[in-house]
Amino acid sequence: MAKRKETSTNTENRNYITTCNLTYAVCLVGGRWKLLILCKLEIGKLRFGELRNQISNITERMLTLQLRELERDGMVKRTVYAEVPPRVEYELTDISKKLVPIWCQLSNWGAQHKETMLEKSANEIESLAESN
Amino acid sequence: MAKRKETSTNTENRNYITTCNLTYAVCLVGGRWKLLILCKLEIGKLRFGELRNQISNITERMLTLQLRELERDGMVKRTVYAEVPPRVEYELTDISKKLVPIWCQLSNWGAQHKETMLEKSANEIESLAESN
DNA sequence: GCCATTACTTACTTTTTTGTTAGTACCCTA
DNA sequence: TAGGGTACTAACAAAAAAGTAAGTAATGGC
Repeated sequence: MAKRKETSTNTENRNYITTCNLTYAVCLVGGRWKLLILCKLEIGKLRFGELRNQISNITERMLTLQLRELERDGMVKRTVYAEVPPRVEYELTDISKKLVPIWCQLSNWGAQHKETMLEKSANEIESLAESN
Repeated sequence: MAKRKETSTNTENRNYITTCNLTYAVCLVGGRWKLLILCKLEIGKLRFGELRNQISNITERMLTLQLRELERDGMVKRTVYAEVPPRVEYELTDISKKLVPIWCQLSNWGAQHKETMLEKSANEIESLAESN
């Protein structure tokens, strides 16, 4: 998020893993708040303050950081209006819009996974009860 | 990766963001090496040592940690054979197999994104040259 | 008895990410 | 001239993730 040591094994490994396009794709949205931000923008343009209000737990600092990275990576477009008080709008780019249908599928899968895990833990509790 | 403070804002926020099914889904595969591991297992069962050899930069510690988390989250199945030297096999579960088609799409998107970024930086260099 | 093999642990350090707090610039309005 | 609104930034602290190095257990073969 901040600057990185360019020589660490950590950085080397980051480069290594992103040669895989799938890992690369997931890394782009891997920051804690990024997908939440992108989901909000899916509906339309939003101002900085609107995003902040819609994602209740995020701090201004984190919102800024994540937006900056998303902008750098071509995932959002930032438009500054020369007004006072300032107005800045964020929106999805063409490339990030292409992800929308994939997000839907992933989201469905996530819901499925949650159910699976609930069943799993229910089973475990049951078999624990039986063994007593 | 290791234990977490259960009361930190960090942990609270993690809980908050994973109420979004999409974020939840991505978090499940968010560990640095997880997608690489899952991709290898897509083809079939693999032993611990085979995984290690196929992912050249990973350490045994990281492989173990990532596999443990994947197992905990129902993403891989671990089978231990009571032999000496030990033999342990890993494979995808039903729920993680359902992700395979989504991975393909994401991977294609990742490749597209890489191209887009290459063009983008080429343009920037060009306009930089022009302005001189 | 000693070594090799396999799949890990353990203790520790480094790096990265996330969160806290307190600012800033700008102009408009009261 | 004081205060308000907006979109940030800076300096710092805490937490989490990733990496390093050196073990361990079990047993079959020499």
